[in-house]
Parts: sequence; structure tokens; C-alpha cells
Amino acid sequence: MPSSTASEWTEQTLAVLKRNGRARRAVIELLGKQSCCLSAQEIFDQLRADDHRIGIASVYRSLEQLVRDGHVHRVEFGPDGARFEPILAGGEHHHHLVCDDCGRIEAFEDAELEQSIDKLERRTGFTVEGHEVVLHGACSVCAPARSS
Amino acid sequence: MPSSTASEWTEQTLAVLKRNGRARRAVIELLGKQSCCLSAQEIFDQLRADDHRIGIASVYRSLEQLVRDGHVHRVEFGPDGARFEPILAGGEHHHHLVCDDCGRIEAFEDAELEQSIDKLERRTGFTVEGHEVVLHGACSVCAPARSS
DNA sequence: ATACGTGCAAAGTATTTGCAAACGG
DNA sequence: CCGTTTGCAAATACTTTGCACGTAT
Repeated sequence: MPSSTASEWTEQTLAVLKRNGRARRAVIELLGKQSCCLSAQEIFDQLRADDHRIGIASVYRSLEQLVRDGHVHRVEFGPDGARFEPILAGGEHHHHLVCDDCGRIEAFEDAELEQSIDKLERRTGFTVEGHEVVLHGACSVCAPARSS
Repeated sequence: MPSSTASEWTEQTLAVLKRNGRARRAVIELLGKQSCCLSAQEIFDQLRADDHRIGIASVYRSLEQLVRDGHVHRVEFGPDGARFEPILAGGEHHHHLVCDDCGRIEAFEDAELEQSIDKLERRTGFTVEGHEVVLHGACSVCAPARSS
């Protein structure tokens, strides 16, 4: 029972931005349907496949604005570019497990981890506004296939 | 009292790789002197400034090999490229605070955080081989300057 | 000699920017 | 109408690759 659903996020985000053109609207609506993160290229490809005449530049411009305004979280994994996902209201959020073999990404939540980070944040000289945790390894599909 | 000093890391890393040419040797020696992470460009610039005829490609090739062999950790921050730092023996390691205003990077260690992550790692379907934590925010210099 | 390492320049990706035309209010 | 947004193409930024030459054993 999340305190904001994905469709609520879509509505709220569309409402906050004054003048949404087709491109930004399409990006927001696509992101709102995702359970986890997408790359800019994936967003572009999916929208193109769905009849939109969008340009990749508009995807990047939309994402930049959404991140700046706090609606979208930018996640950095390996060298293959950043990924983006909606920030749902209510504070609940997840982190990611990345398989270094096949690239699969899985999300997880952990209350104890969040608590440790909260305490830590208060201890720093920084004004911490967000955090990111990434676990790297081999997923359940790839791990057994390890022979070397 | 770390279980391996930076200079020990340099020696060990140089010893493990069979045939080090000037370029890789220079990269290893520079990394061994750092307390925190450097970008490929920074490594290149510093070595060039120090009389080395190194090419940027050799920096990247050296780093790739060092990461693959487990001597160097690749850290991903914002969109400005990856950064690299030595992995000291003994398991102690730190994570990073990144100031989103000025780009300053600070390192921190936190035992409780590590413990939470250790527990979490055992709970996943992944074979976790490493993790990364990044805190984003405003550093002590930039935070006071916030007016908007 | 032989295999590996190196620098340079060219080729790739991911992302950003300039700009005229389309759009939204 | 007027400022914003968009798509395209060109420009950047970061990283990788091809290749001929150097270098250590």
C-alpha cells in the first residue's frame, strides 16, 4: 500500500509543469507506467515504437527538467549511461542490484539500510538531499554459470 | 591503522602484473598516492604535467585491467564520467559524498552502514560481489550559499 | 625473436546544444 | 501573438579501437 501510486505520480507530475508539450507529456506518462528504471534510449525507442515523433533530445531535455524539479531520480550504473525512474510521494524508495554479467537490474528495499543511512546523513558536514545504493554481482541466472 | 597502506598497495599491484610498461606503472604509482578517487582525465593531466609521454588510451587501458583484476574500484558519480581509486587490502573501504553544486567529493566510512549492507547481501538472490553508496547534497561550503 | 605495451589518431557511444518551425495558452 | 517546446542535425564529452612502433625477456 504505497502512499502514492504510479498513476498518481503521473497526474501530479503533469499538473505541476505548466506547459507540457507532446514530448514531455509522453515521457512522463511512460515513466509513470514503469516499476523500475529506464534509460533515455529505452524511453526514446519505446515512444517511437508507439507512434510518437519524439526526438532523443526532447527525451533528454524532459528528463533533465524532471530531475531538476525532483520528480525523477537519476541512477548511475556502469559505463552504459544513466537510468531514470519516478520518485513516488511518501518517501518510500528502493535501490538496485546490478548483474555484472547480463546487466539485469533488480530493485530491493531495506528498512535497516535506510535507517543506517539516515543516521549517517545527520553526522556529515553535508546537507544530504539523497542517496543511492548499488549492489554489484551475479544474478541467480548468471551465478551458476560461473566456471572460471 | 589500516591493514595496508597506500604505498603497500602500489608495491603489491606493481608486483602482481607481470610486465608493466611505463604507462601502466605511472598510473599505478599515481593512484597509490591518492587518498580518494581520480578521473581518467585527471590521471592523464597529472601524468602529462609530470613529464610523462602517456596517451589517454593507455590510461583507460591500464584502468580497465586494474579494475578487472580487482586492484582498482570504479566509482560512478554524475554524468561527468567514472572515477577510480585503489582497493586497499584488508577490506576497509569508504564511500562518497558528492556536492551537487560544486562537485566536491568527500569520503566517509561507517561501520553500521556496512553491517546493514552485509546482512542485506545475504538475503538477496544475487551473489553480491561489491556495493557502492553515494550521498548527494550540498557540502559545507555550498549549503550556506543557498538562497533560492 | 616474440609477445606484450604504448602513443596517436580515428571511431564509437552517450548526451548536449543551436536553431527554425510547431505549439500552447 | 509570444514565450515555450520540439525535432533535427551538428557539436561535445567520454571511452574504445586499429595499428605501427617500442620494449622487456
